[in-house]
Amino acid sequence: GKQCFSIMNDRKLKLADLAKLAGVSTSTVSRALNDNPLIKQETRDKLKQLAKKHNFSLNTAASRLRTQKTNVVAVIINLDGDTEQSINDPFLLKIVGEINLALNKFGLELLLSNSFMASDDWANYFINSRRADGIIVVGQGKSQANIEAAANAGVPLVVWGDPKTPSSYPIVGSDNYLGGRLATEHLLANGAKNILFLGDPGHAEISERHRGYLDAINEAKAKPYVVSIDITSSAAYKGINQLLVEKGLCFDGIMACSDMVAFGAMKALKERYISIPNDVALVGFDDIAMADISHPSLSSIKQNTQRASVILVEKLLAQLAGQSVESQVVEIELVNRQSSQR
Amino acid sequence: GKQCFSIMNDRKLKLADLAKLAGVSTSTVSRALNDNPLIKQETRDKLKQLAKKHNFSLNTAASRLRTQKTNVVAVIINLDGDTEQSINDPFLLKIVGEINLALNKFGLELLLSNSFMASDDWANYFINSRRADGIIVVGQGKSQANIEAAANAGVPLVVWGDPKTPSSYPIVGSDNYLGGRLATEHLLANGAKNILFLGDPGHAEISERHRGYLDAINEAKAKPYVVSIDITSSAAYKGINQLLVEKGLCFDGIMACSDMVAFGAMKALKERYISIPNDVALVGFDDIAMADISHPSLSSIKQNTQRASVILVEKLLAQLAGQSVESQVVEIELVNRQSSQR
DNA sequence: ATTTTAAATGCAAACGTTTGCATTTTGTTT
DNA sequence: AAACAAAATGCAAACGTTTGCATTTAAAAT
Repeated sequence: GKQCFSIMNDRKLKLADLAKLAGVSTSTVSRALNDNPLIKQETRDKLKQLAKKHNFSLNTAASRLRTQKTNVVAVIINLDGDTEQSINDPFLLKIVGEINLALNKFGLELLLSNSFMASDDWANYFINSRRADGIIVVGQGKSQANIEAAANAGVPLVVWGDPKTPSSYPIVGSDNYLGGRLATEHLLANGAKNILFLGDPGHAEISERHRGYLDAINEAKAKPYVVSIDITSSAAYKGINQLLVEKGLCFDGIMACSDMVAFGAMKALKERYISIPNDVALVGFDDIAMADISHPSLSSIKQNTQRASVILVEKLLAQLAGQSVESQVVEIELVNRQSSQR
Repeated sequence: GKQCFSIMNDRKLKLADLAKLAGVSTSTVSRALNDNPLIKQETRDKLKQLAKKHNFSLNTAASRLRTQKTNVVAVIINLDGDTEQSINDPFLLKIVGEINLALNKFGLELLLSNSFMASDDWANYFINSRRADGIIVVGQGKSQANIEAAANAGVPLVVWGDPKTPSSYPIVGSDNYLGGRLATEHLLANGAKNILFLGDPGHAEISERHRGYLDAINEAKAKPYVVSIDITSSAAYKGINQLLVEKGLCFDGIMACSDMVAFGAMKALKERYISIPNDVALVGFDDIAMADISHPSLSSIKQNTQRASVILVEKLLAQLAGQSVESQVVEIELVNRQSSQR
């Protein structure tokens, strides 16, 4: 018949209760629910059905205590204190979303964290305390002290960042050097002569993009020009504005270190009726959803976050299985849109 | 002296070990670390210091098993199967970010979930299994069956959505009716006569915005016109394009049901050199970061996500404390920018 | 000094799983 | 039918906390 199982009223069923109902031992039920081949298929099916009928589900706390595994991965958004780039940055959140999907694919759950709860001792807070089996760090930040410390403590850990950074832990990320180079070469190919680099080369990933930019500029015997700003659209807006005020339109191309930064620049240019792409060609980085929907649409270096997320998870699992893993570069591509086309 | 505590090498310290080191019982250490006033302040301090020195941290699995509390809250992004609006939607992610901050403020952690892992039986998956103490659902979706079921099962639960929806569970959200009304009145005040409503009135929150739109339109004796589309920028782009092709520029104002939708519309208009705000005035909803940085900047109804997040958490805590709580409306405001100003 | 009261600590039993080993059941071989 | 092997199940001991109650220690009142 129809029944209403209220968590509040009925005392929560436990394995032992279910066992009694089925007339078998708890071991059998436990094994059956975990699909242990020791148990006859027929029994397994019967017990699973019984569990479902009674709305039973295992107490993960007990299970984790016994097995010393959580099937949880902590994801840490690792931002510096000195950037305004926030948890609201669309790209960071996009990555988190993708990582969540990737984790689920492997039956893992995502504990979302910022630096607030964990303070600095990630090893202790997450792993030692059995909150999670491993950690995925999103963003290297400027200082890598926390990551380094956790890795040295033997924490299973992977990082989204610049894979070319020498490190004792595996870093998965785009080929930032190539991205910077491609973007710049693309601008050059579209006739830009004076190309700004807009971003903060002090940041690991952006430093690589900057290197790519420099090499492309040098090969073309053009002159590099860096406008060093925080990784936010408002900083970019202000930066470009200021430059225009002080020196006028002294450039005809911008390689922005992120799409949000590119949009900030775009706004400053549009406000002065400087045409994009005719007066200034513009390429961003990240290829967030907005790039396609802005006008003019924004050419951008697309980071394959979906693939990167899967790789991050795979590498974490490999570490959990005791294998040692290396950093890995994920392919990028230039998405050619209106902002650079002429 | 300096020491290196490797999780891998040293067997994890447990309460009993620490107790032995200190020459006291486990009860005392446990109480001391939990700041139980039964224990002398001096002893508490000493033991905390010892714990820190030895990099000790409590095993949450054991602790959760014993206390039957997790201090974890599951956050579920509740999307319909039939929308393209994805986990990548900037607004949804913004909310998640804010909720995370709010939870942390109360010492709670965030388990991020989509419908994939939990399937449909949230009560069982999250609460019965002791994965979390309560649930925050982001988005009502079109159908509220899952939420209803969980609430009926007695799950502590709060929802971000339209607070005016009659429900057996508390809903926190913006005054969508007022938002729709304000946006429309603002467009009217700026001289728009034929104002489109761009969005899907089948969706709970948007239906309220639509009501507000309708009332404002009717009071002004203007004619309503609804373009029903999915809540994505690309749907909006296509929708406006199609309308322009079929009927020409038959409107001079758009009330978009979200900023992303507004941007889609904006693109379609810009591509045809239709001036914003002169030919068409435009107001969005949500006030995401991009609204301020687009050009023209986008007027929008700002949802106070930060405040809403804190309220969500407070209401969840109240439920956990056994109190019954009501839905609550969070104030909104019109952020007046260029896209509607003339 | 003794009793009384209060403060501080310890004992030991849970919490609900999982799993090595022992045992029973079933099936196969002599 | 007996002996053996294989398959299926059960027993009981962990996993590392927390907490009611008992006990010890210290302080206060006689």
